[in-house]
Amino acid sequence: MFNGSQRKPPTPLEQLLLDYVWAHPDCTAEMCREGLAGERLLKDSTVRTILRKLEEKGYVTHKVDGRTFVYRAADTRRNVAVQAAQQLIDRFCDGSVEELLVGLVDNQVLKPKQLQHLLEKIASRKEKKE
Amino acid sequence: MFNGSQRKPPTPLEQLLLDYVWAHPDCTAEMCREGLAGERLLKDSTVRTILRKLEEKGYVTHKVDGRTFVYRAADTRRNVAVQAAQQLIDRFCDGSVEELLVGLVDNQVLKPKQLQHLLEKIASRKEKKE
DNA sequence: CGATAAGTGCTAAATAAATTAACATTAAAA
DNA sequence: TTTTAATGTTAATTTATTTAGCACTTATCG
Repeated sequence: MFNGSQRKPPTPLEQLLLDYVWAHPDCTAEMCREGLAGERLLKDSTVRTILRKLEEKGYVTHKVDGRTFVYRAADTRRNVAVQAAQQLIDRFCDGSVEELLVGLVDNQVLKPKQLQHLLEKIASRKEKKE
Repeated sequence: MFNGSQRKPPTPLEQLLLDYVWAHPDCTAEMCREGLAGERLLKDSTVRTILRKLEEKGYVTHKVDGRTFVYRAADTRRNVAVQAAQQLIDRFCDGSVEELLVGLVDNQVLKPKQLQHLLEKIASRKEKKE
């Protein structure tokens, strides 16, 4: 469902909660509230509202255990990054991934050696498949 | 100045103006207003406020011609994309570009062939330098 | 010279979005 | 059947964005 579609970006509070869920899979609303208490005091219902929003936006899912909701991230951090990158590419690079990569290399964010290494990694994965 | 630092992301209206400036280098506030009139009617002072904000955030610069401000983008679209990507990498990929690239490949946003091609391109560029 | 016009910045009002809190509802447990 | 621990809904508050009004400055024109 949320794989091709663009997820609305999380708001700051949503990010905080999302990070918590990523760090603590299968957590409940109450666990979130307690766990974040050191950083930020949130009312019970605030936490629930945010978790619901995160679910609406597709960042988390829940299952029901008894009558409590148990949350976990709907997607890996990496995949969230990829989708956001896709949006960047569409918006700023005319839809060309290569354009972004060239930019990354030019700005020394990405070194040719890393590219080389990556290519080898991929090649060896393919072999395993076959 | 704005190369390593993180630029605050542009708001929707700011994006509209920024796109216009990218498309029309050396434009004035008045040109922006007129040029966008088909899409959205903006008051003169609104346009100026937004342009000023964009400059504060580091997306555009201006020079003075007589008494009118002539704007242009401070950076290429590609570089803006790169910086945003850098933030994604920091936030979601533990600072590892490779992690993002692996994700892009896994999600078929990036094909091994494109990687290969890119690598060749970079190699040939190096030759030119030397 | 004034007066007007064309540029600007600053600031406050209006609107929209995000966050918080209050409260209603439900179902299990005591 | 009362209490408690979970939930959802809705409205109030706060913060961010957008818009508009107005004051200021400096060329230009009569």
